[in-house]
Amino acid sequence: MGGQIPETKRRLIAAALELIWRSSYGSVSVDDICKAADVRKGSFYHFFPSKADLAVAAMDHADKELRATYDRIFSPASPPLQRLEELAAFIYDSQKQAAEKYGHACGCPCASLGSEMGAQEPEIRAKFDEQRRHKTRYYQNVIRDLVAEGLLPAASDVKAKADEMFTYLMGRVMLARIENDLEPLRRDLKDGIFRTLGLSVETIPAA
Amino acid sequence: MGGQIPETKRRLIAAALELIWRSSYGSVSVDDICKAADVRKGSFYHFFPSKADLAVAAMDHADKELRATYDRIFSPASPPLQRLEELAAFIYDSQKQAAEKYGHACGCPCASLGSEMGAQEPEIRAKFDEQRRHKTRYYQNVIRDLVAEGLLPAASDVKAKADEMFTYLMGRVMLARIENDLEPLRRDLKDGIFRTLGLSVETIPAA
DNA sequence: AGCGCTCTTGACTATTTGGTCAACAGGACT
DNA sequence: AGTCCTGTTGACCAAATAGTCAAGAGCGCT
Repeated sequence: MGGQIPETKRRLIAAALELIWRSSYGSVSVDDICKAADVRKGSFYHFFPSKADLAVAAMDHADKELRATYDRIFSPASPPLQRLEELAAFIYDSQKQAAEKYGHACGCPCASLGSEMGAQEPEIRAKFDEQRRHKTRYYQNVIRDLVAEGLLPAASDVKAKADEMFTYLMGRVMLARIENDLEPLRRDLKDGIFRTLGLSVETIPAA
Repeated sequence: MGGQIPETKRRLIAAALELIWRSSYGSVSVDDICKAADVRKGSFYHFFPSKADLAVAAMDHADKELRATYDRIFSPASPPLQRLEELAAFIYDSQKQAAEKYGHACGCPCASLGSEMGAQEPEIRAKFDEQRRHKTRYYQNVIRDLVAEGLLPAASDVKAKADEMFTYLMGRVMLARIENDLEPLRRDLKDGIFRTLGLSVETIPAA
């Protein structure tokens, strides 16, 4: 094991993700990242042509790490409503963990990076877009199952609903970071997803 | 006229807002701002104790500039549904203007600043929060009128609905910046507001 | 042994960074 | 005339910035 990615590179990616997630791309220097990863600067530029490239690699890493969790949450074995509830719970939990670790709400690192640097670094925008497509595939899948169960009308525009759900989640999480407040996340996220999809809340039995 | 704010200070604020809106706080240096405003650095630090303070002043300026427009959009003389439509149209238009001016979608400068620097500069977070409270007052007002017209149930939680509306709008606009795509804004913003408030779209006559 | 490869190192650089400061300009008020 | 006061200037600084490079370490292959 160990894989084909060298330890040093791995540490750089992990450190970059942590530091950027906690503060921001602009406030974290290459030296900061090297120090946190205990790597000398020459090694940094051996693996990454630039700071922006490391940021892209960090986004990629964050996404891949989430993949197993998403597969579990969106397991076709669970009833679709439960999948949504689990998604909401997972988002809140991971935000809470980050907030405890770093001292404040951190939002979504990829969205923050996208907002801060997407205009100046097209690869960052492209990576964000890739992840959006990736995540909305999970959402489309669960929405189709909701339609199959009769919880959503057969005429539903699955893709549009999935996009709306993504937008809603990103907005909520982003705002949680800006306002440093996870409470709305805990309180409203599940209902917000339901409302966004057009599931009437009364339909839903208390979980 | 001329007011008590000196020209130089005004130019610094305007330049900072433009540059930060276009790119980001971290990518814009004090020198950049001074150059754009044609002001020497000593003057900068005569008016602002730090770069972050100028950012706060810029947020404040952006908000105050919007005030007249909001007063017009939310005029109690217009039917409440029309106010919402006008808000959606205004948001799209101003985003489009910015996109044409700067070459890409720019989102909300205060939200971007809040996300990027809120954690490290508490005054930035505080200013964002002030503006959130400010804007949601407009939203609460129109929601109350919707209730009065029977378009929303009398039991509606006005404050919660206003907050949800703010969250929705911020999320949409932010995502437009990240993805550099105003089309979802143009296409879905009005309906999204309606859905977020719980106004069934069928209720609404085509405008 | 010798070659080639990936990885590592630390010293280096040129520029930029946010921020300071002493000096000064010019009007207003006495 | 002198003295505030606000605003302006450009020179200055120490630190940080992203990025470079030549030299070598270690390993696997032949």
